[in-house]
Amino acid sequence: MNTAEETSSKVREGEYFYLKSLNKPQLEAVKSLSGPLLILAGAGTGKTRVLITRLAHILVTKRALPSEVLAVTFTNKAAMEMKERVEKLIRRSTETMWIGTFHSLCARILRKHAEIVSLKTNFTILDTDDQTRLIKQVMEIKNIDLKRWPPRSMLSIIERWKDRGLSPTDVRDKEIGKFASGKSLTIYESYQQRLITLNAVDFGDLILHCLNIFKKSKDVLFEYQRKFKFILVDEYQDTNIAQSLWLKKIAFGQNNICCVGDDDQSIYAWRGAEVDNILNFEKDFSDARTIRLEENYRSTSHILSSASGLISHNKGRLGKTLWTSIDGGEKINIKSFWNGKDEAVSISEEIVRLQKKKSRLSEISILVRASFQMREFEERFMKMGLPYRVIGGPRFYERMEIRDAIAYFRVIIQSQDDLALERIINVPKRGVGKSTLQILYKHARSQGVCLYEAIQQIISTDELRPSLKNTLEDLLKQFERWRTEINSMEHSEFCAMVLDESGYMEMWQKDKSPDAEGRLENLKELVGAIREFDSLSSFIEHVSLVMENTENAKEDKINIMTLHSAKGLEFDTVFLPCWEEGNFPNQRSLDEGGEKSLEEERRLGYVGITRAKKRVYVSFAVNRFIYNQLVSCIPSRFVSEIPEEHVKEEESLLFDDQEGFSDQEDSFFSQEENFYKKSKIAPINITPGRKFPSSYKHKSKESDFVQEAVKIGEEVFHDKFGYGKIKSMQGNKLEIIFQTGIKKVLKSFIKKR
DNA sequence: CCATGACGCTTTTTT
DNA sequence: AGCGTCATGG
Repeated sequence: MNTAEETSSKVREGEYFYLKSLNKPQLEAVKSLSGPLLILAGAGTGKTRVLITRLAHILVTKRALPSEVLAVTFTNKAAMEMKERVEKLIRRSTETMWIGTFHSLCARILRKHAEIVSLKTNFTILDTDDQTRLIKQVMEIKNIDLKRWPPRSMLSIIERWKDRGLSPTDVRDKEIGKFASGKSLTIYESYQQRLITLNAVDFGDLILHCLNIFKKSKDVLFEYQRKFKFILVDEYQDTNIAQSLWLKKIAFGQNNICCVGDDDQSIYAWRGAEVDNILNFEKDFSDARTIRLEENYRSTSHILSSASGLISHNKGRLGKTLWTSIDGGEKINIKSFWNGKDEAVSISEEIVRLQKKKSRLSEISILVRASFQMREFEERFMKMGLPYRVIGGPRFYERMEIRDAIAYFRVIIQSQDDLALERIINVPKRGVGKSTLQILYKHARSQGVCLYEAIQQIISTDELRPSLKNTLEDLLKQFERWRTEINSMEHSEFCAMVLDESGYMEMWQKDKSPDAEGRLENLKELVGAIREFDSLSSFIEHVSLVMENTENAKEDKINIMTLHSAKGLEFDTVFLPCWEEGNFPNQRSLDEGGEKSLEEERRLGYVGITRAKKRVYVSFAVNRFIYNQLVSCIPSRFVSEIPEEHVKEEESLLFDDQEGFSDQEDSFFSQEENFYKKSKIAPINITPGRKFPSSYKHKSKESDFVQEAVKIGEEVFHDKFGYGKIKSMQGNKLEIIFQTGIKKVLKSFIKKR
């Protein structure tokens, strides 16, 4: 191919074909190549395009070699997309470029300089499951009541520390907190020690160790500072403190860093992302410039204005004014339902209608707050035979059989991996149960060796009963033999052999449970996947770092996913169901983080709306099954935050269905009261004069509706039924004689004459 | 060591 | 409801 000559000829002619279709700020963002640059890019303003074009421009104009560019993304998907699009644009392989996620790039650096932080280059990257088991072990040793102090919580405390770049020695006393009676820091210390003994790291360590390498060895740091002439960072609003420190260190000197982000789309604060990174960019990097991309090419003006109206309720924004030249279109459809089932039915019917109008299903998406909410839609679509796909469901590599199989490989590659050995030591059953394991671990701890070595030592004694001793001896011999064979054959064949010889395959073949067959299938698929890699260890690295869902997005199916996983995607039609207080905004989120979390929930709503190109449907139900209990709900405050002029409101169900309503009304109101009592947030203000849904749902003190006593026989007014006379009352429930007949109504829906 | 039933918890998620 | 963990008893 003549790609190189072709590109350089373009350069000589000064054509830069790829710059032609950019708008003014985009062009500026691509061409401002010296000094720190923050690109504030609103939803749908072409930020990925700018990033890719910028990268291409740097290379084409020969400002840097491919190996001198560092491009950091947040997800593997984004990294792959960037590689593909850059390759397509400049027709050159991206192989020598450092394009990847924070974690994969750090892993690359860490493998090279592992010894600086007391690791060996073949260290294992633990998954969540391993992490939990490890922290549990540590806590058990320290006699912590695991019921009172859940290991998962401890893990998240550690993760938050790591997110901030804090090693155990950096944690200040006042940060320790009440967890595990103040033992959280010692647990953290022991956990880190155990990781080193296991020659293992967790995800947070990838960044943290890398920071420590830079701290300990200036030479290594200089090497990378010199190497990377240009740094590009995507989704900067999602970076945590450790990651921004990492960037700052590498960028120091050359100072050519360009970060792209949108503070309004920061939705990962709950796992340590720091919105302040983007807010403080100009302070963190001297002489920084900021360019705003504000022309939206994705959505109609109704959609964009709705989203802007919603997000304008947040404080502390950098502020952007998005605009679009795509005029008109449909208003946002807002609809209420009696229950979740009605909602799913109606949405599925609407989808069929759209389908008849030649809409592609793959251009339709249902975005929910929490994944359990997907089920209602899945069931409905299944019933109707509508094809759908769930994005971000359970992952292939998280299945038990796959993890077990990989655990075998991990022990072969790295015998210090106690967690992997522990996982499979009795799978298939070998009669090595909990008590045996305890003996082994006790020995390991007293000798300061890993589990594998402990077994080696213990089987040379008579501590164990003969049958056990023999099984363990056989197992170790097997592992030793596998290690000698690993390089003598094709690696996927080797893996198949291990699974076979270990008896793992046989275990599932003999299993009569209905899912055994599927598991065998998965194992076959695993071997097939391994074949695609150069080596077993590169496969395992892939599994630990990439873990991607191989979805073929090409099939014409409805997309169902959470709001979180929708970021970065776009669809013609977006359904946003389940907009009820407690669910969205999520109550737990609110309880934990108060006002800040409320704003993050609102950003989530903003992300949801801005995914749509043509149509948005927001809906909520009055009743919903939660843990199999029917609960009355009130609509999300976000519903009334969408500006009225961009909304098409469908008639409320509440007014049409008084009969069904009366059964629920007691719980309906106590629910609302409880909600505001529990929530740290005061009831929100309503827009006066707005009939639906705010006027009767989100009553506040300013409301002109009746708050206090009314008498039997008194004449009152109801929005829908007009004037009537109170016949009887029972708590909040009133029976009122209207001209159209006797209705049961909630007191709060009534105005005094 | 393993099977069984009681108990209890249940957001978002990528790496 | 549904799953996972834990304690109990065989």
